[in-house]
Amino acid sequence: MDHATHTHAKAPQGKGADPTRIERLCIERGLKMTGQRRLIARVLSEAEDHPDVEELYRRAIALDSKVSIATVYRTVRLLEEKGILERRDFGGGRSRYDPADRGHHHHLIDVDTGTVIEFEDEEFERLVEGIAARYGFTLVQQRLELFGKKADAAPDARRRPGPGAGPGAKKDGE
Amino acid sequence: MDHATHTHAKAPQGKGADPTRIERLCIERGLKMTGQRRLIARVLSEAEDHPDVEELYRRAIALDSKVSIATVYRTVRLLEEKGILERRDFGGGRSRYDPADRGHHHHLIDVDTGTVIEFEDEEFERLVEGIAARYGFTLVQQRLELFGKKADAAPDARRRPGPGAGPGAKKDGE
DNA sequence: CTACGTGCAAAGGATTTGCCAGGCT
DNA sequence: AGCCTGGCAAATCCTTTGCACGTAG
Repeated sequence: MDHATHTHAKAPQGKGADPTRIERLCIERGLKMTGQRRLIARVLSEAEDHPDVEELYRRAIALDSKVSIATVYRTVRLLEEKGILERRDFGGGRSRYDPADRGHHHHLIDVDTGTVIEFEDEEFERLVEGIAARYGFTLVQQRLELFGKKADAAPDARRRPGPGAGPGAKKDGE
Repeated sequence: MDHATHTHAKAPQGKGADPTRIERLCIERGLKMTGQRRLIARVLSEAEDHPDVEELYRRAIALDSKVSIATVYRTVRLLEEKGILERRDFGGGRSRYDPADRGHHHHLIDVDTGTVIEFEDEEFERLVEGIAARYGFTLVQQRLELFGKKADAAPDARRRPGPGAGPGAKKDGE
């Protein structure tokens, strides 16, 4: 778990107080850092879940209402191209974003509650490397998503997707 | 390329010829089998790949031009809900479909060519069961996608050393 | 100062749905 | 004959984009 960045520089200088992990990465990649990008970078750095664009937008305007959803889309796309963010799809029509610097992990989604559990597994890593090698491939990326339900609690919650996208975890319980 | 049906060349695909796997499943699930559903079932049964709705539609009208894309969407969604089809997302904005009765398999996508290789792996199955159990879950569904490139045949001459690090080669779906 | 970022709204692509006609059991 | 399906097009949902202006470097 990464705790808050305890950089001593806390001078209340408007906004550019302590550069977040994401912001630092942006600068490294030579991105022009504007107020809204800094804001979005901060939201992303503080996110511990996998927010979609709408959610990012909501969190951003909560801090500073001078961002448009279009900018969030643009920024998120830019960061993805720069390898700073990873776009995920848990099957809900909307893309979810995951800071790439958080390390490799996979997801276990509770189909009843929509909760997303992150996990890592060395054995799995070795296994897939082996599978790829078996076909003469070198892995560039991998995606593992497990959808399950709590072994004990099995209240059949019939959730109708309704007008929208298919079934999927819409909330990232947090 | 698809070849002409050499079985009953006389009967213009009336119905009741040879019920396809998918059609049989539909009947088992108590679905009303209409002409277009039978048609779509046939297309799906014959598909060896992972077509998207548009592709299914194309193949369907090639056999019988009396289907609308809306029906394909509806049918495909219905079959997914009945567990006859599995919806996949290889990242291209469109959903791809996979008959669930083909057995459990995963995908290895060649990021250079877009080729999709299917594979199964018992060890993997055991491993994920274990991971789920570790968190007290029973697996309902799982998704494993490997993206890689050929280890040998990859004389990629387009080395693009960008600012900072990261390949950034974003060759998304087809 | 110049190139690039941003806002707004309209465009766009994929998928869904209302309504009425028609087919399957 | 009834209920459900299928067509068509309008409606949604998510995401992208054109244009005019503000700002980082």
